[in-house]
Amino acid sequence: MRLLLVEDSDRLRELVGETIREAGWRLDAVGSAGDAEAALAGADYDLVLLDLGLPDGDGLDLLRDLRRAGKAIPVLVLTARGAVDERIAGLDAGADDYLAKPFNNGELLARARALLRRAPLAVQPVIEAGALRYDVATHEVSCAGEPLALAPRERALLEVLMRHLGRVAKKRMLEEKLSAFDEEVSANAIELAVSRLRRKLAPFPTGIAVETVRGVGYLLRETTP
Amino acid sequence: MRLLLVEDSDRLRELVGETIREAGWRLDAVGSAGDAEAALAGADYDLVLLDLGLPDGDGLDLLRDLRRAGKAIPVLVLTARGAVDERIAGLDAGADDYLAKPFNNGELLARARALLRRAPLAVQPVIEAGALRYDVATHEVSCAGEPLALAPRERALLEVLMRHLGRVAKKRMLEEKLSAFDEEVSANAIELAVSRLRRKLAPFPTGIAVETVRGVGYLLRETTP
DNA sequence: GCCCGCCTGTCAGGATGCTGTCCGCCGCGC
DNA sequence: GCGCGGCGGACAGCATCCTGACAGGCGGGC
Repeated sequence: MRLLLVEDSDRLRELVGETIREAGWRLDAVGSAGDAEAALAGADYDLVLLDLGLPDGDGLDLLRDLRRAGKAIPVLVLTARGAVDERIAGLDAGADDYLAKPFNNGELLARARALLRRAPLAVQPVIEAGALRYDVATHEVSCAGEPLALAPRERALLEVLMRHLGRVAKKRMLEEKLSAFDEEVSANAIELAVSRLRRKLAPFPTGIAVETVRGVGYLLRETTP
Repeated sequence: MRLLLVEDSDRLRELVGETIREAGWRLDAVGSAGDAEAALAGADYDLVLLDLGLPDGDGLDLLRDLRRAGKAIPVLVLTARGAVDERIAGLDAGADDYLAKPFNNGELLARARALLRRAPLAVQPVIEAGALRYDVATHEVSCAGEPLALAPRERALLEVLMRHLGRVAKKRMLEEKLSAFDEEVSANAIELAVSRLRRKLAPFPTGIAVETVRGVGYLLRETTP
């Protein structure tokens, strides 16, 4: 964990810095908005502790610029401006938390911990094959970043095939996976779905091919040389 | 956005509930830990507002159980226990923020916004898509500077779609986000909201389109070449 | 309280597009 | 060459989606 402290008062910088370091985190401390920008550009921080009154600009502007640039890094504002509307303004400028001075060191650490444990956002499961990507959560299929419009049947078929990448998916098994309890699906329906899927995939540089294994089933194979 | 309020005092539940609903979010409110667990098991919430003193157990235990079960849902603790060590205990139990009663409604909303925008890829207090701008704080929608009058339903739908810009928003998910306990929303209600939203957006050069993904949901896509 | 507006749901008709059946053709393997 | 499995066009049934019409609910103004 690497933190950045932006605070213009030397004394406070030292005090807060010590608290943070004692907590076992690595800390860089700067005293101006300019230095803060330079530091943020130069390294990956997990959390920023931001004072608002800086000698060369307002901390809120720094924060807004950060967010406007799309940086999602957690920011904990640490300031003497404790009035309710100041707190609201800080949060709406993009702060994740807002702590008014004077604050308790233990609470500062607890709030920092709360922000830090949020950091790693869960990755959603994605199946890949060639240039194809299948997002299990949203059922989206894309090829080289390009979204691919498939009918539900075709999508379901492709999912099964991708899960069997390089192995043969037996026809009987496909029939089972693609049908619900009641509906019996003829073998031809599978063939048809394969046919339609191939046609939809054809225009894209997928790097894969749906091969037929006569009498058995289908096989998704990567064709990259 | 769908929130869950856990608060045993009828009066406070009503007061806070009103504040939240006025802010344009869907809210379910329960008065006990048991009901809270049931609600959490039954629906996907974007944020939980949690009071600690509950008739059938301590809120902190509920929170710990939640985290132990691996649920990462944001939790804002809302309580009369305002001492520093109580705040630290709350945060370390897994709370993302901790607000002591009595609190200011505006600050509650601002902190809720700060937590909500941490949800899927919302870094900024203002969401943009094409020429559309959505101000999370004020819930105002504008297109190329022109304010756009939307009904609450349409607005909420647009917000979800904008948060999923370029990805498919599943119908099931939309139904859930746009409904609360009491009102079960039929699939048609979503279609209707989409229809009305499209019509309202049509006269504007939004640079985006609400596309239908048959059998799955809807997709907001930027149409600029 | 009453009227009137907006919001948001249900219902139903029509439009759209998915998916299966039928069937003739093709190509592989014998 | 022949038979069989696979392929895919044509078509029809059906699920899904769209949208107009209408009604109930809620709140504001008088």
